[in-house]
Amino acid sequence: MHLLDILPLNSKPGGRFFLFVFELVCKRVSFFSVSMSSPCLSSVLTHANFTMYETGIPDVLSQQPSVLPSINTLQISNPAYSSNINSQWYRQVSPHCWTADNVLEWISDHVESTKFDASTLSLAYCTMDGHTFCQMNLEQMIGIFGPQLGPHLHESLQEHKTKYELQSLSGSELNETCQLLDNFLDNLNFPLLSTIRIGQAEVAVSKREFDHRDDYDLPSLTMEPMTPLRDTEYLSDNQSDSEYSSSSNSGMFFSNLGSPESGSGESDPEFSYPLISKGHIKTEKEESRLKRPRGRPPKISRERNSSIYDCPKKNKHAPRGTHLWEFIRDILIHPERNQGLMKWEDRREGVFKFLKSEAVAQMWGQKKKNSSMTYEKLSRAMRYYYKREILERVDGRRLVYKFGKNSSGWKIEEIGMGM
DNA sequence: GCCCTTTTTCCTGCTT
DNA sequence: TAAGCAGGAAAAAGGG
Repeated sequence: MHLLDILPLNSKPGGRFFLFVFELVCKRVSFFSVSMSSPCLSSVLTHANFTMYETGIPDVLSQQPSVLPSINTLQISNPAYSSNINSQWYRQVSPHCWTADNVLEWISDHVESTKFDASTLSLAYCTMDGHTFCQMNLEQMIGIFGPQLGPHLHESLQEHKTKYELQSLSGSELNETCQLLDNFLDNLNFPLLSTIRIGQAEVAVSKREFDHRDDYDLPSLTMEPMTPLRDTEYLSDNQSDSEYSSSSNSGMFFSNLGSPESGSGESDPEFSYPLISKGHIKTEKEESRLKRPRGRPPKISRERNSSIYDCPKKNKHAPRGTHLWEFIRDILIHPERNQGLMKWEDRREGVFKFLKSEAVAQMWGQKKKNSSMTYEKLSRAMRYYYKREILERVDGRRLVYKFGKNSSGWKIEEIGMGM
């Protein structure tokens, strides 16, 4: 039996549902400690990737079915891949509300990350739901999962529980930023998959091309076709290449999202719409013909696809969300959480620097439910703050800004802590 | 519905 | 040469 054989017939390889099923299969397979050789995994991933972007490279798998491993010889060669590929949905749900399946998946991630031999586990303990799990103390965990995995699971569970308790206690705005940081940084650890060679073709496959569910997109995992953003209709000359040669995801955050100093690459914002078909990959001539109009594109596609941006409609009189400068400030005043995204250059003067500019932009985009946010756009918004004296110019220094006299909440005296 | 504010998007030119 | 900066222009969208 082949991996692809167990997928639903109507799940197109490379499509969202295909990846979802593939992901689930991988997770289950790895959890039950069966093995697959890494070249086989590479083949599967390559297949999904090539099919997804219609590169024209021959369909290796369909032509060589023998390359596919049987399901019980699968082995996840890169534990980080499988443990991160699903964006760890359980970070969005209180552990008390986890279903047995959720618990199983959570355990699975830890099994993979700790390289624990899951074959020693009894399945009988894997049918507990989150509520039952939360009742267990450290000793009980060790009793069931052993001295290696038990404490690990216990610690992780406590973290999740604490996070949700804190969330219900403290300010929602600040928490949102912190949560965003947490989710974001969790994904920073994901290593790039190795470069895969097929014949003469060499394709660098990264997690961003597989992980299409960021933390905000979790509820959107449906099989319904999605209407592409207007970006698929209008293309600017300087955007098209990066936007259609690959897809990305807000849950990606690799080193290539940083500033030049952190080895940054081009941000690739159109990531929440993975259903890229041939029809969306335009030729150079088409690109130059179909220029995107100036100004902000209408929100039509987002509202039409409420499953993508699954959030309640904003009340007209609801208070505005956090402003950009406040979002930046919140990152800065939590240095233990921002982990190298930004740093203070001069804490007292309010001078700060973007270290991973594109990553911060992606976070801002996540917050605003805007998948195409880039540092370029973010920085434009930042420059508007000069006039209002929320920010001051710092001449001659790239990625460096300074809080102005109309900003607040960042001074040591104001927040009452030494940083 | 109008107006204002706050972005967002695109663009050109310049600097590092 | 690429990345970042500066700022104009236009538009979206929320709120008064």
